[in-house]
Amino acid sequence: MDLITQAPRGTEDVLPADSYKWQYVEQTALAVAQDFGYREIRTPVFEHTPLFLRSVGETTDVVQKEMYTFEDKGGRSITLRPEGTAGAARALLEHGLHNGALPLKAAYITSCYRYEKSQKGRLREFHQFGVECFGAAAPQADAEVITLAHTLLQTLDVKGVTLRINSIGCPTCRAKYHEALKSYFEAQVDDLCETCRDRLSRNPMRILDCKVPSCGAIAEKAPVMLDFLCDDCHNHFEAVKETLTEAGIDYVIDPHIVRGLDYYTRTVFEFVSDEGLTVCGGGRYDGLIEELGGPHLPSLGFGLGLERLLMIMEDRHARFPEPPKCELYLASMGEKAARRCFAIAAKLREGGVAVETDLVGRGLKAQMKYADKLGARYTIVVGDSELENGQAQLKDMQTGETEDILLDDSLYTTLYNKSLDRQLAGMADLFSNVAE
RNA sequence: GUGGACGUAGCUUAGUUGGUUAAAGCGCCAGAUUGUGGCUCUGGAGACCGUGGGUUCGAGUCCCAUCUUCCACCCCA
Repeated sequence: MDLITQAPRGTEDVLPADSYKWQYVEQTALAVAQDFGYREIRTPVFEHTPLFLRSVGETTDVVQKEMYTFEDKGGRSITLRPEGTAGAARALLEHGLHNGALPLKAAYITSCYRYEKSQKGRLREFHQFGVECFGAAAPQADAEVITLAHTLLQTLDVKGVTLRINSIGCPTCRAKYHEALKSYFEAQVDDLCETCRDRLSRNPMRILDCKVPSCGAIAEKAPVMLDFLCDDCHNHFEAVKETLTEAGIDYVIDPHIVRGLDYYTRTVFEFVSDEGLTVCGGGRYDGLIEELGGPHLPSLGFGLGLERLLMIMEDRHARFPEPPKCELYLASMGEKAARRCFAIAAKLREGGVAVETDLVGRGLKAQMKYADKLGARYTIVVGDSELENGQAQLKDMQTGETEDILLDDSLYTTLYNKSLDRQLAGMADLFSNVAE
């Protein structure tokens, strides 16, 4: 395989046979967001590099080793967005949206880029559904954002995913915690693994996450951030938990959740699959807008990985809607009939019927086979006799039954009534399911 | 970025200790007499055996490099 016929590492194609699943998930996500009052925002795939340096944080892995950064022809440093929040925050400031009604609630579906060694569920180009709530300091906002993600997962019937929440406090209480944590680990630095010794100076909270058993044992007894929260942060977290509990949303407190982006404050959360994959991650970022030169604007949001979501949905055989199918296939015999079919198809499509007809000059039998492969619900054969008397047979491809129909304007009505019948039958099924 | 595994037709695989024109199933295309799919039968197309080097009289089978995918780590969506 050469460069021309091989997609770059860490990228994926969504093929026609699968795209309906993406459409389903994306449409559902935006619809749920809309129910919560989050309206879609679209921002560029690339931004000025300094935006990410400032927001994501210069010491983070994302910035230090994962960004797709290049110089454009005008000598500007440009970066493909590694996440969605920075762009949304930038757009908010650029357009002065924070001067309008607050909170400002936005949702997006975007591609993101991170130069990593790819694996399953870890791509260099991946897609996120994300949500941002700007200008809402109250714990209800935290609860709402979490609930939104939860509702989406429920709506999509995704099982085996656990909500884990934590609070990493504000800069003030976090500084105190860091000190305590550092002195705790420094006391037993010799027993830590090599990477953890590195982390000690860079980001001691990461040691809590280490999977090396010896480190895990030490981390287990380490001081917990939650014990160091200042009164405000503590009360905020308590209120978030109470709100979630009252709303009936299950969660687990996980003091080890440490997000990889610098801007997070207070509430952080993740939805983790039973396999240990983070499907959705987010939290509060009260200082970000200020950091970017704006006013103090407490805000929060999350990013939800679409590839990962689809992956676990497929692993769990989640229900997807039926893939779109051909309603009617018009099989033709002869050039004259082919042109007639083309015209009939065009007319029916105006009414919203999914119609297909031969494009390759196949014989009748081959056309019928093709119609079968398409999953066409009905077929009509148009040959010389049909052209002459305007009559034809409508064949139901599932039952094989045929009925006489007219090849005129009544055809649309005939099909319309049929699809209506089917819809009613489908609804009857729905109700019978409910009854069970 | 570190360590490891894999790579044969669109898909799933077989290919003996390196030896003549690389197999099969599914899928695809076309036929099985006169205008009709799903079953069956027949035939056909389709593989530079991931790519590039090397060893050898001779490599899909051995060696090196490289690319992709997958696993663990790192990290995260």
